[in-house]
Amino acid sequence: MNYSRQRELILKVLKETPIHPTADEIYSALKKYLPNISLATVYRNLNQLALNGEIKKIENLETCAHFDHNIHKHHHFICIKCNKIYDIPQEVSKDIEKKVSSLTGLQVTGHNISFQGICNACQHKKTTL
Amino acid sequence: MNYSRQRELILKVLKETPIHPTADEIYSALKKYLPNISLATVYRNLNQLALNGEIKKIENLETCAHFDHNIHKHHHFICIKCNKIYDIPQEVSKDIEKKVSSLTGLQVTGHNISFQGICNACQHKKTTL
DNA sequence: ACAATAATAACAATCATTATCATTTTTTGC
DNA sequence: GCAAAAAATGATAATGATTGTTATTATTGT
Repeated sequence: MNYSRQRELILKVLKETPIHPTADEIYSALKKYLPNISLATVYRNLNQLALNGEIKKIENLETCAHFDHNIHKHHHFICIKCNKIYDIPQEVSKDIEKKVSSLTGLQVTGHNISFQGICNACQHKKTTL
Repeated sequence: MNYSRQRELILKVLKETPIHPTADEIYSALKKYLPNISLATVYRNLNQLALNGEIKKIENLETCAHFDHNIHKHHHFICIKCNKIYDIPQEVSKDIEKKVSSLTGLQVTGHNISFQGICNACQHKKTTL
């Protein structure tokens, strides 16, 4: 990665804000200093910085919503090989909301966990297709 | 909610599949029975059914990616009032991956938790604006 | 059977994000 | 310091998931 003024400023803006801005928020903040910057440049650099491990991209693996006939609370596991979603009983995280509350003072009304990994089917698949 | 053939079939398809399909996957499956069904109808019904509590919509509260200069592992808390994102130390969920592994046999390589609730600032705000 | 109401299909519109590509900036070897 | 090579940029088109619009069709209570 070579130097670029826009990348330097993107990093600066991100490091100076306590919130976790979206690409668009960074873009807006940058316009003061670089009125001609393109939103695509912001996206490009954020993705590159994240790939490089210099920043972290917070997103969910699921690119679109999924629907579930199981309406009792539970968590999900997404297989990184086949992308299938499996149910995880929510008992694995009981008490976690209380833990967060007492640690932070935040009023926690819910949580959900997505686990990633390799499902049983994919574990047993031959690696060579 | 009145009866409709398409809604009935949407529910049927959803109840019969063990995976957690996307709207588009349900749409494709339905085309066999209702060749003229519209994708918008599938979306509309899934959302209504989810509002009614008959099914569950799995999605994340964050509609778009956020970027974080804090690259050590941690979880996030999103305030349902102001939408701000706060960091939660990941120690609150240590051992949870092992728990899931031994319970299910899945090979868990990671997890992330998003907590929802009301942040300290919003807790102290007057409810009447 | 019929008017009132709700749901539909088709398609335009939106939002976040990525791809394309000609132009500009940065690096590098001399 | 300077020209060629490599990388990054800005403008904009394209994409994918989802929602809005509207004229048409189905459902319901009477």
